[in-house]
Amino acid sequence: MDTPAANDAPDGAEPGPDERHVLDELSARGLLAHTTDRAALRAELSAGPVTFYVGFDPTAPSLHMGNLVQLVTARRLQQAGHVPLILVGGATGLIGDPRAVGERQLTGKEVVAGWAGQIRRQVERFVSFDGAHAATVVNNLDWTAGLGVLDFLRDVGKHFPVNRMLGREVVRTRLESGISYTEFSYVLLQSMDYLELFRRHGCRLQLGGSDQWGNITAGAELVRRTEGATVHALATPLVTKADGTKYGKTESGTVWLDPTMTSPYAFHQFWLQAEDAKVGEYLRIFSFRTLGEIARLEQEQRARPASRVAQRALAADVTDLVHGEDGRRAAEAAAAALFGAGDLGELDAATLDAALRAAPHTRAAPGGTVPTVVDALVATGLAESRGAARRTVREGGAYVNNERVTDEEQTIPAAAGMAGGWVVLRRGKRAVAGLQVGSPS
RNA sequence: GGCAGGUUGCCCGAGCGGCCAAAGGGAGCGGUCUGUAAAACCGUCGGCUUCGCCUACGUUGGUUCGAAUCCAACACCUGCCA
Repeated sequence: MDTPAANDAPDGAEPGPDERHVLDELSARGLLAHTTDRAALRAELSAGPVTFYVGFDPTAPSLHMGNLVQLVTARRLQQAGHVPLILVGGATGLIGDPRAVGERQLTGKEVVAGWAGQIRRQVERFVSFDGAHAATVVNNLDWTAGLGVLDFLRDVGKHFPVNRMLGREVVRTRLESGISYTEFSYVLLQSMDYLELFRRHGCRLQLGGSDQWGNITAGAELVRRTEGATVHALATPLVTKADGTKYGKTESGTVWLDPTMTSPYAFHQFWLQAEDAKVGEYLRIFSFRTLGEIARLEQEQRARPASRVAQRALAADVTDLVHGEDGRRAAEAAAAALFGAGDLGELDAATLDAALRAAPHTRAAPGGTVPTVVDALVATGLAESRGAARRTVREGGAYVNNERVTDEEQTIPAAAGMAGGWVVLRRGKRAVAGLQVGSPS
């Protein structure tokens, strides 16, 4: 499997990333939703290393798939010779970026600080901290915690005309439902970050999701007003499914980058299930394969759709990136074991054990009563309630060791256990879980 | 400030004293087809110890044998007038 670092030989006529301008590369990959003055930005990026920043607010203990677009874009820019500043929003996370859906609940300060620490560790794997273009992680709490309200209002607030702020899309939609002064002020804090990073690190480019465009350009504007300098902005697009809705949710919710919140197996499955119509687009955005290689994958996918080569490549690449090679291999092996063409009963104990440990799994009460299929579906999380589990059986969607079960009361005796005492439970076509019956030894 | 209307399940939306766990649509889930894809069609879609019970129709209290449906207060939203 190619790794992003290994830019092996120039095969064919495609220009390597080094020969092509990074903006063209990003554009060809569909990563540019908007930029400020494109020609000026291009010239700066050509002139030498540009220090750029991208920020993440700790609104949860982990980043999610949506943030990955920014992380890979930062990585691409670094690989093109630019210098990343990764900002963790220890301060902005305390305030909350206004959303159309309504006012956020404030999160406790200690909680935000804890999340900020976790996110800091998480972002570290996406950029390099060595060499001439070494990345730096910064926290905006460092320059806001000690800031007095009078200085803030005089030095920052004075540059923000309220009439202009009221014209922003999010604010307009929120004027109906209500918006607190706290959230209304968010843009000032983020703008101040850009100014601060310009002063401290010479940062001249901010990157973010297209929903951040207003905040990003407000920061560029603040730098222009206070420092008289022109700095840039770049927004990545919202990644969508074929029906236009946001990509990044599964049946069980958000796809997180933290392996304890979304297991590497579930993460891999998510990408593997990408739609044919979109898989090429996703590869261009998330994979570090060359565009030529991606084009060939798409072609092969079209020629032999059942092979799912494009989905397999996508899942492998992204899982590799986020969970490392070991996580990727385990996820692939589990997928192969559980969805392979072979007979489950022929799998050896080690393979089956590893596969089911990667998937959701649980153990039947030791020495207790023999569980029914309904019990097992609920215990493994394949069904949300006993009612839902019964319905699944009634609908013909419940399988034990790949055999459809039609009786809600059917029990799963220890004898059903295959190697290692494992029973493979499945709901529908894709949801698989392990149940260990009897003693595992 | 005055007048009128609204607040229903994940979302939209009907219901206007018992036949209401609540029409219809969307999302989700399952089946068929297939490729762990899409579309299409069919089914399903509060919980439970499931021929029954429990919890639910903004909140609280009331009328009634019986309320999502009537009354009162409160909260929030929407029009029209000022």
